[in-house]
Amino acid sequence: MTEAAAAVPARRPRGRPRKPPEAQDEGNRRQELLHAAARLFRQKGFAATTTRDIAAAAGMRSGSPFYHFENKAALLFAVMEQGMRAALQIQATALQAVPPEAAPDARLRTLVRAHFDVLLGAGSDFIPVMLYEWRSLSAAQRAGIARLQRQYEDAWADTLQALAAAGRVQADAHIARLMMLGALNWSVQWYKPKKGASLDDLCDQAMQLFAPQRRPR
Amino acid sequence: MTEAAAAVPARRPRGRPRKPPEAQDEGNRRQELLHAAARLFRQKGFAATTTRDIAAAAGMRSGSPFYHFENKAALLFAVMEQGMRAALQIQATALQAVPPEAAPDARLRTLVRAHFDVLLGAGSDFIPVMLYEWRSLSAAQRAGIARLQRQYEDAWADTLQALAAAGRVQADAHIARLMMLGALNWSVQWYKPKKGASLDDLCDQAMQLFAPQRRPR
DNA sequence: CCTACCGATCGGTAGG
DNA sequence: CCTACCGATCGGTAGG
Repeated sequence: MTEAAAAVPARRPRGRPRKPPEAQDEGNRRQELLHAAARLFRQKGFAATTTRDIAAAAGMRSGSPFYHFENKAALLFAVMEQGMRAALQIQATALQAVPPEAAPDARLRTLVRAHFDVLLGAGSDFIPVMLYEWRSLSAAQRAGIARLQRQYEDAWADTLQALAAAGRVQADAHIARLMMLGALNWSVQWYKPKKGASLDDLCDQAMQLFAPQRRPR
Repeated sequence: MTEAAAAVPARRPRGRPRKPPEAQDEGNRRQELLHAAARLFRQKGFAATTTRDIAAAAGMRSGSPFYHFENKAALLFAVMEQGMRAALQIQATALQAVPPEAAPDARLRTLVRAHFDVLLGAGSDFIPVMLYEWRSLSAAQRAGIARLQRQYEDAWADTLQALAAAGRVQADAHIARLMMLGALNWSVQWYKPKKGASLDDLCDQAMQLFAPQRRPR
């Protein structure tokens, strides 16, 4: 009778399956939650995604996400914030490669190309969630994300002013920015990687539409 | 003891407030539900809107929407379907005014103007719901709405082919359609009526961006 | 179209 | 990060 007491229910197979050690580092579980949340929020929407869905996708039990995030809303905010910070970095890095004295055309092309990376590049669920779930944010959260968005769009404003001043874009610079970003943002609805155009192709097409090369006379 | 038995609880004040008679006609309550649903689905999203919200907005009790619609999903589908049918009618009516032999520029302008009406005109919640809540549809529902969307977009395809063939638009006709519609669709995110540009102004700006007039030499 | 109601689910928490 | 749990809400229904 040393082995076990009959009344004690048999233990389950010794805990849950362990993750490989390199996945257990400090903030990695938080990142796993964020990626799972971004994917699910994009696929099903914020309200239709349960915290249980997210926990399961990250290999946790239902209560565990609340160890990393105060509540579901904080998860949404974190997805958008991380998405915008990555976007700002992609944009800044791209702009470093084009000298400030370059033609505004070249600057626009760089912005368009970077934006396709932001929207459609690897790990591209974060920004689509932001584009889709704005209404699910509280007023305070919106203000926080809007600050980052303004920073991102300011880079466009300068370039479009220059293009408008040069007559390379005939529409009003402000409206042109809204419409160009809209045209690009919409691509998250229809673009399928691996099938058809590359991001470079898309960038070429967008440039031809928005600021076509003047034909040789 | 003819008047009442003491154990019977007092009746409430004789039913709920009645609507004016012209609002009680046959299908009007259904339409009220649809409009309430469209407004709420747009504002809060499908999943975050409860059937109780919709019932209350239409002046009904919580169970009553299910007298008009089989379930919540059917309400969403009906909103989108009605939105697309109205859109097709707006587009067709607009195109009747432009002769088929007109320049493709004129046809494009008509399509753009009609699309702004569809997106931003009176009672404009139905199409934004469609743009935002696609993922909330079942596969069968998607197929039904997609049929109507194809019909709507076919009018664009012809015109853009003609513009591309004439060299008035340099981008590929298919991509141009996606990007133009994206640019316009995005306006539901930022356009505020009564403040700033009219729909005619927007149309002018869009045309200048997508198919600018050639400058006088 | 209302009343009264049900079963299921969900966000979140206490305590370890 | 798990276990065990709670209160609230929600879509939907029976029966009138």
